[in-house]
This record gives sequence, C-alpha cells and structure tokens, in this order.
Amino acid sequence: MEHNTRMRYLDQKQLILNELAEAKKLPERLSGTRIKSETVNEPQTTGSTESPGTGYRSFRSDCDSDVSGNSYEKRKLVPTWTEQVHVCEKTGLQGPIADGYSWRKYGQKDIRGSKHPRGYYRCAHKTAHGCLAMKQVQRSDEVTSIFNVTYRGKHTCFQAAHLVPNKPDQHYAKRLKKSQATIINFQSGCHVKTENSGTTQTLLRSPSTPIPCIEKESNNNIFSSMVPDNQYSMDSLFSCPYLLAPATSESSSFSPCRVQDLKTSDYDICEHTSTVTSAFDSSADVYFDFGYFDGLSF
DNA sequence: CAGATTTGACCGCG
DNA sequence: CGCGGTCAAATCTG
Repeated sequence: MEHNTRMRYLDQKQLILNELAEAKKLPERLSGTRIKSETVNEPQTTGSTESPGTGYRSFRSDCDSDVSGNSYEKRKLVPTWTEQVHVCEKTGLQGPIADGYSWRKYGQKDIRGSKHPRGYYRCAHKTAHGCLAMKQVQRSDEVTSIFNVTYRGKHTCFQAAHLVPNKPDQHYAKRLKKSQATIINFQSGCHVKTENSGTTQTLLRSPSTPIPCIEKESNNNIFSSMVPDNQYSMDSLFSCPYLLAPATSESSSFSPCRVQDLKTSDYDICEHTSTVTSAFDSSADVYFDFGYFDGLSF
C-alpha cells in the first residue's frame, strides 16, 4: 500500500474509531472482540483520569514516595471498568483477550465461588514507561465462552498514544511468529450479531486469506501466556477481507498452515483489523465459531 | 541468556 | 481470619 493511501486509510480509520469510542464511552481503544462495555466505574477523583502516582502501588512496597497516605484508598480511586468478551467455547482460544495492548501476566488466583481462576495482568511497559494500566481476566461461570475483563487504570505508555493503527509490538510479533501459532482457515462461522437489527449475519472472508490464530497448550490454563495481547489473537480474526452475507449453515472447514505462511504483513493485519471492526455498528456483538481443528479445539 | 510465565508466599482489608 | 491482590523465585521459552 502506498504511503499516501495508507495515511488516508489511517485517518479515516481513526475518525471512525473515535466516533465509536465516543458512542460506546469506551475508555480505551476499540476492539472487534469487545461485545459489551458492561460497567464504567469512574470515581469522583481529581479530574485527570490517572497520573503516575495515583495508580496502584504494591501493598508491600516501602518506596511509595509518590503515594502518600493509604495506598489501598488510592487504588480504589483508579478508574475501573469491565468488559465482557465473548469467545466461542469451541475455539478454546486461550490467553488474555486481545485489546491491542501488550500485557504481562503477574499472577493468577483461584477466586472463591468461581469455577475459573482470575488472571492478573499489567501493562508490559510498566517498567519502561511506568504505565500503571492493569487488567483482570476471568472466565464467566455461567457462560464459559464469556470472559469478564476488568481494566484498572489507563495506559500512560506509548501504546496509549499510538492506539491506531496500533502497530503491534514488534517484539511480541516476533515471538508470536516463532511460537506455535496456527492459522485456521474458516470460511464461515464468524457471526456478527448486531443488537440493533437483531439479525445475525455471517462474515465470509476471502478464501485465499488465512486467519492467524493462537494455539498453545497450557494445562487448561485459559489465562496463560498467550502473548501478544494484541491483534494477533482475537483481533487478528478480523485481519482479512470479509464479505457480509446472510447467515448460512455452512460447515466450517479448516486448513491449517503456519503463521510464517502469512503473506500479509503485520502492519497490514492491524489495519484490516480496525477497518473491519469499524465497519460494524458500534453495538455489534461478535461471535466466533471455529469448530475443531485437528483434534484440538479452537 | 534474556525475557515472560508460573505459582507459592505474603500482605492488607473487611 | 479469609480472601483478593501482588510479589518474586523458580521455571519455561525462544
């Protein structure tokens, strides 16, 4: 794609995403996998959403020089909101739900009364940029295909300033390509349920374009390491041309290939991601039905 | 070997 | 004292 074309492309995309973000009051960038912005807890704080020093600091830390007073109270003041991410049970798609940011897992905890453990993530650039954004990911007990993602704090790292086109972290992209990433070729089964129309449409993608998807066995740990937490997971499912068509009952067919086989550049993948995402109504629910692949559920 | 994840231990709140 | 949240050493991965 030529530079000028790309720039127009990005500007247009930025515009659309801004509108969608405003419409949904999403505090952060939109992701095609986000199906619902459930709650937004914006405490009555000092006005600014967050600044270094107001975010959570370790209880145990003895060097909270910039956090005077009760750190726990401070933590409660950090903006918190929850999103629900729907992932088809059959997909077995593992790891932190894609939202365009790079996260680093720092803990996992079994929660009393919950069937599934809760994964704790913080911004991967916490050390380098002091970004205090964190999130918690927990699978819903009632609907196992739904993940409750609780965000705490906003990104103050460079990612926040480059949400779109949101070029993926090169390091993670490199890692992913070396990982056991697998591309599944789903010609059908990607459903977009729009709340407004109440109808279900099936996304048909170009048969020639493979879809990157993550495959990682991790002892049933749904919150395991699967990095990057960006377009390469769920968002990447949008990273190819689609055609909107009425839902059909076609059976899914899969033809796995390695991620290295991808001809589309990382950058283009991201662009497709946001573009396709923004093509839908802001209130659209997105579902994926991948079926099974080679004995492993996706 | 560097960086990421795992997991048991620890901490503070309620 | 139980629980949620975090730390950090051990382990894993590329």
